Amino acid sequence: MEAILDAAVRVLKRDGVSAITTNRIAEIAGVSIGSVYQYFPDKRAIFIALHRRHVEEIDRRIEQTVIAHAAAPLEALLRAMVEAVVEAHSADPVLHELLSTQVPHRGDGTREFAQRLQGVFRLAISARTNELGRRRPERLAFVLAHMLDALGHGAALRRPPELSLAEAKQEAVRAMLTYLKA
Amino acid sequence: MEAILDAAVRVLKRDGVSAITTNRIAEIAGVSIGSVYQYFPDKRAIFIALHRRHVEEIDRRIEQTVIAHAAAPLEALLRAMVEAVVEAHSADPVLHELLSTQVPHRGDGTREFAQRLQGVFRLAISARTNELGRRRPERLAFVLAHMLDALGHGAALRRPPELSLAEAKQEAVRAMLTYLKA
Amino acid sequence: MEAILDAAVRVLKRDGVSAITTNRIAEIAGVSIGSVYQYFPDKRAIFIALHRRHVEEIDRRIEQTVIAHAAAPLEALLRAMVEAVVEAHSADPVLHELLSTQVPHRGDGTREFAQRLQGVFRLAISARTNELGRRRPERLAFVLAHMLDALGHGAALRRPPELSLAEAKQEAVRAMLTYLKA
Amino acid sequence: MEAILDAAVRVLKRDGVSAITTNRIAEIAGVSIGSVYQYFPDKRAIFIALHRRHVEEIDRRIEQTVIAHAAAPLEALLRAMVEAVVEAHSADPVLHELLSTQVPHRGDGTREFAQRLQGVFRLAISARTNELGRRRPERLAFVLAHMLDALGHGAALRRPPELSLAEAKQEAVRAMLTYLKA
DNA sequence: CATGAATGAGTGTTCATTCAT
DNA sequence: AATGAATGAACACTCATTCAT
Repeated sequence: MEAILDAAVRVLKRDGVSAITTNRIAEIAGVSIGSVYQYFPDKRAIFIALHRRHVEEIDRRIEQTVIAHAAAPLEALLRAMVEAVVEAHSADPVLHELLSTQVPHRGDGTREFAQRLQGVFRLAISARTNELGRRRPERLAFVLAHMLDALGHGAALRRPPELSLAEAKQEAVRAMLTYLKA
Repeated sequence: MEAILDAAVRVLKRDGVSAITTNRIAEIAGVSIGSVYQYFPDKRAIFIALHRRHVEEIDRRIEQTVIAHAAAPLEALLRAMVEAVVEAHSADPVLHELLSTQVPHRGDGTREFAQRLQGVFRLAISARTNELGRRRPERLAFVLAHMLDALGHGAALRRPPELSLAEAKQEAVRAMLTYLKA
Repeated sequence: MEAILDAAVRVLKRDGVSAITTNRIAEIAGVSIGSVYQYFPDKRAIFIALHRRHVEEIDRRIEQTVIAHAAAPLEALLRAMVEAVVEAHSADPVLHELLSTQVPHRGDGTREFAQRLQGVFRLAISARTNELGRRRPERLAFVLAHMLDALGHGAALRRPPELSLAEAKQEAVRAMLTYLKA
Repeated sequence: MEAILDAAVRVLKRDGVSAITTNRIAEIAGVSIGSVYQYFPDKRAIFIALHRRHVEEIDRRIEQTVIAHAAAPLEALLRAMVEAVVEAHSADPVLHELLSTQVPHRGDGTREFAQRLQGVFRLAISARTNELGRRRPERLAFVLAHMLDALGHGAALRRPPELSLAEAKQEAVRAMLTYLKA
């Protein structure tokens, strides 16, 4: 099963979306087409599994980061989360791009990253009521989640040439902190 | 040509991506399949044109907003831009979603929205040096562009149930202003 | 594979070249169109295989004739070869005509019949040096191959009404013998 | 009309048979597709005209040769006819090959060259009864026509490397004369 | 006469899926 | 469980032909 998904990724990266045929995936995976259908009911299921695997990998990193910084000051947490998001997008930017722009998704149960991040932030914020006061947490989470998603993604992949990666990350943290402290 | 693109949109919204066949587009557009191929070399070209049209429509709105507020105070400009982005995403959220998640793109010359926004912001910032000081404009533009993209998109489509649209927009403006004034 | 080629021939003879569509071939062959493409990469490949099969069949007859008359006097050999060529053209004149005038070929590795015959004759001549003398064998082969091809083909298909098949064959042999003995 | 046929030839030679579309012919000819249909009822008609033009050109040469040598000795006539056939095949061997192997024909009223040649030879033979005696002219014509066709064509295009063009032509004449004098 | 946009039947080909072995 | 030959619906695309201008 893992081999099949890996094969799908390999085909995707080597030859593009239009080359992903079930037969080709089977061939690259080194199994028969029949075996592919033993594990996946149809082609969509392969795409969904591909997305889910990718999403779970990223979510795991984020959760670990939050847990690791449960007791840390806010700035450290945010810095770590920016780091995590940038890494996630840097790790395999090509795959990430292809997966989100080329491979039909939605319809898998996966909400978008920014949406999932909001939940994470609500928990992190609730745990820091004394530091942040009793402002509406869903509002903070909404803004922070979107800032983190966009700035992390942007720092990794959409920086202007004059901006170094370190500067972009630093600026992302600064912007989020400024917002929180206002 | 416009009729063909409209037909493609109609098919896309009515029956989903997998229903967009060149023959079906022609049928809905009320032209023969031959005529479709007189104007578009192949199916991909239809998708690219669809994207380009959509992107140009959004860019036009943004530009008009910036021009209309060229002399206005920063807060008014930001408020108007948030409004424009939210509207763009609200106008036809289904089409927008489908276009960016279902229809294979890239390979048209279109950079992502956040990237195009950075350019717009650099101009707007350069024109307000006296108000903003001489801080590095590409850095400000980088952050603002990503905030606007993410928060605008989020306000329209990813709000938590406790947050009204007006509140989300207001908060987006506030966050951007806070960042700028820090 | 053989069934597919047979079907192609059947379609060709029944309905003419323009009726040979891959789907029709599959239908007549009693296999699915998918199976046709499992064995032939594209339509041209079917034509090429058709030609090759036809050519090989004829070449086999010629070779057998030569072998069978390896020790026979020249006249007997020539008589047998005329017979073989006439038969080849008479056996299925329609198919032969269609194959060479209607079905695009060349590009398969097949040289023309007259060219292949030259090789055969060179061998047959080399084996009869004592009977024929040491005249340049490639010159004899050149003339004989072309005479055999043309007169055999002509006897089968282009006889004037006053000339019986037997007479035409007899005259062909006579002409070739006369040339050889001059 | 001539321009259209020329364009067809140009397309044929440049891009092969499968590239000959009526629209392309019109484009290369510099006329509109409508005009093509003003002069030719359909595509087949273009092919037929192409063949007819080619055939008439060759037939004209043969006739001129026969007329020019009406009073000449047999050997001179045969030598001149071999020359004419070789020239016809050498002039534009590519076009000739394509026309006879790639472009569907038959169904135009044109009989094959060897068949048309038989008629020519019958006349030439009848005019030389005193030289040739009263042998059955259709039999002589049958053999000579096929020899001329095959050896002329072969001398131009299917010579073995050891045989020069001059030798091949000389041998063709010799073979025909030998046959006639036997 | 000329034009060329429009037509649409028909073609080659693909590829997700099945199922007997 | 694994195989892979076979399937055939469905698709993108072509191109001979028409006809209003």
